[in-house]
Amino acid sequence: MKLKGDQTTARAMNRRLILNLLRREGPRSRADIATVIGLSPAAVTFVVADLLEEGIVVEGQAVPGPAGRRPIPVEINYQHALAVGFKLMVDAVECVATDLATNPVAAMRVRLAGHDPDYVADLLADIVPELVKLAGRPKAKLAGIGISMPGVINHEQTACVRSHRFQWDNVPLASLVASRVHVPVWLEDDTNAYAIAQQLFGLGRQHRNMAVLAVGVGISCALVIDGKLYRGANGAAGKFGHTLFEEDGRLCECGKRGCLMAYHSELSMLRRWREKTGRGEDLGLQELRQALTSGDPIATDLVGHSGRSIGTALANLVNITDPEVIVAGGEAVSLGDHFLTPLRDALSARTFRTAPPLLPDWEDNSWARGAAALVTQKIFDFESSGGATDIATLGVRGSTSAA
Amino acid sequence: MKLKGDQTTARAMNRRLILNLLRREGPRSRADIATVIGLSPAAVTFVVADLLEEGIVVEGQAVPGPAGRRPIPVEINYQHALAVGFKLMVDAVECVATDLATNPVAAMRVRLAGHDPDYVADLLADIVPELVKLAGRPKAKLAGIGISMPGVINHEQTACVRSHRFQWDNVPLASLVASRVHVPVWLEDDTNAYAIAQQLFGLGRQHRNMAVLAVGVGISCALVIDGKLYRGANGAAGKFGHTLFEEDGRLCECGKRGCLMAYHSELSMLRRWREKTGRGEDLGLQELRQALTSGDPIATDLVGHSGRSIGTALANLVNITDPEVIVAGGEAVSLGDHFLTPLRDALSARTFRTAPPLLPDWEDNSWARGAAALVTQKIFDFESSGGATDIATLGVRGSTSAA
DNA sequence: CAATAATTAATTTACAAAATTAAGGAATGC
DNA sequence: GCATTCCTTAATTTTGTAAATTAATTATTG
Repeated sequence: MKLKGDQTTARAMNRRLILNLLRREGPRSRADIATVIGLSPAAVTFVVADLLEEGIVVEGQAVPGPAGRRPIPVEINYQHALAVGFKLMVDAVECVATDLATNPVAAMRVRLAGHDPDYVADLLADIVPELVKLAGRPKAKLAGIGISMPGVINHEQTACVRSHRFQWDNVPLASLVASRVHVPVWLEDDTNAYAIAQQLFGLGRQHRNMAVLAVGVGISCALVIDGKLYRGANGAAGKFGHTLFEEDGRLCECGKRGCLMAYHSELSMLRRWREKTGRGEDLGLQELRQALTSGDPIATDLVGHSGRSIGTALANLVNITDPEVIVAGGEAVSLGDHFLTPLRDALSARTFRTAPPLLPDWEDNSWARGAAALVTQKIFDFESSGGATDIATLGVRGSTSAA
Repeated sequence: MKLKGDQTTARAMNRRLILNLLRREGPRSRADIATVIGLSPAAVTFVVADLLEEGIVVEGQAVPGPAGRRPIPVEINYQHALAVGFKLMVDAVECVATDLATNPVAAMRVRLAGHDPDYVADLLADIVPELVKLAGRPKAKLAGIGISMPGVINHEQTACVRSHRFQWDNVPLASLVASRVHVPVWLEDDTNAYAIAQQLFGLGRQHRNMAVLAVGVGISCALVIDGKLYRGANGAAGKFGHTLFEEDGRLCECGKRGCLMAYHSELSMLRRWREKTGRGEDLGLQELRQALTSGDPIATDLVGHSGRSIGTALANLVNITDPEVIVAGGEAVSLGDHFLTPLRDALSARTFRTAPPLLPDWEDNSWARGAAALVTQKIFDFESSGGATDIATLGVRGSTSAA
């Protein structure tokens, strides 16, 4: 929806500008903020006073300068509230409680015994108080819950329109959970959520245009354009893994044939490795990594081939979308240069102009943080309309209507 | 740049909302405008009063209703000013003067004898008064000049960063022309300009997310996201024609090998047709169309193959960007269903979800209109910062700084 | 068929929100 | 003390909203 312009919107815009400046660049004095944003000092004082009262920012210690009154650094109080994030996988759920900078303060992993929506909602709702207790921050309130899963999510970020891996059609999971735990709940595709986290507090922190490549169970991408996640007209953007790799090839989970992810996802690499070596279930990612470090030619060749194939397909994406940087995540990144070097080579050989830098994300809790980022994101982007209740707790004021 | 929020911005936002409503939906009464946008009637009165005074909108004839005071329709006065558009091709320039709805009121075509920047700038500058005279609207002022060309254009829309077809590197063509004719001048990639025109007054008028496919001398695409042209981090988005089609294949104008456009652009189709038939220069687009209508199997097969190939590549684009609609333009569209049906078939066979509708644009002056749309666009999008002088003539007020 | 009521459109007026400008208080080094 | 820089306060301006008012037109009625 297009925003109309009134005083409230103006205030919300400035509020967002200030919060994002502090997020990107760390503590800043009011005077600094005023000059960087181009706002009058008085206006900054007013907005900062609001933020201070709400507890979203705090004043730091004034540091000595050359002369004159010392500037008081203002910084975001990331401890002000907690966010809960759930990353749904086919047979397990990664659960975290984080501060507002998506730093985990509590984590657990539970088995997912089935995919019945009500069962899942019950399970998640039960975990929330446990996580909050585990976090041990009795003063911090719960800002909301973010859930990430593989699939197409509706524009309101409340329901899963379609997920092949969960066999879901139009499951309003966020609403189901929100009716059990009475805080805002948002749902998002896992790669999208990951991209949001990377843009807010990860490798894309300084960039307003970025692409995210995720190679794990599947292959997927996400686009951040002008600092905002691009979801496509139907929330179905980023289905990069379903790029055609081989005409009439192997059957993919999506029902089509020859998709890239049917050949070169981490899962597919392992499958092909097992086929080639003739060995069975005992070969996992761990073993593949070992084989690579010990110079096993079959493994090296196979992983290199996948890197090149993904890099080639990625070049097309780069030619079309021209991102500033590419952040790479997912299990396959742990295969290191055996995977990334062929990927980068294929990429730069095929891009129309110089290929953007590809930044691998080595952290292994990034994905759960992504789910929590769905909550913290709402603080920094006033345009996102609420999928759930009680937006005021997030410090988002006016100009949007909560459902 | 990110906009700060003050009263001026608020007014500019509402102004844009009203103008875009009138553009999309035609004449509307003030009362209608207020309810649709959610603004108070008073606010609408104020903004409309401004617009009336500037001459950008005019009041129409009140039409009888069921009861009560008759609403006065307010509509955009597209005759208020003229826009000049130049479409630069390798050996010719398509020139138009249009009203503010990009409807041509004068047109000509001149030969381009060379690619020296100053020669081109002189040539264009000389044509401007001729076109304006030819338009025969002594009262309408010249709002600006738009120039479209194949290549990568800088963010300010003033200079060509790189064009293979023109052999240009960092040529500030817009500035060169602006220093000769003292009106605002904007430069843009030809497919991007075409996309802007289609979104404002063409087939994409009702859509905020669309993709444009252009198949002519080259193959290219453009993306409109949230009502705004997406240019990429370096203005190099949309290089769809340089998607890999055949590993180590035919040399492309970009210096790489095997690009899609080296095989399936209109130009390449003609080349392949000549090769297959063994006939020479006398075979043009006209002849190919005739061969198709007369059922020539070689031509049908060749064009169908190109359609399928482009459709397959386009499916990847759709899977990644999920547009609402696809508008297809360029010379190849004139090949009709022989080209479009295989394209659509390949597209829907390979898209992850249902393929978006593909709307062919049959008009042959759309491209020149695209250049002129670079000017009219500034009226409807206040965020675009000016590349040149005298933005006030366009009715764009405040909140942006003209260079 | 004129007079009046009802209805809808547009404008005016009073008020509120928020940014700016300008002036002044606060803190600090010299 | 004094210059300097940071922050705040007060007055002013812009602009939107709400509510009352004026305007224009149709419907109703004696």
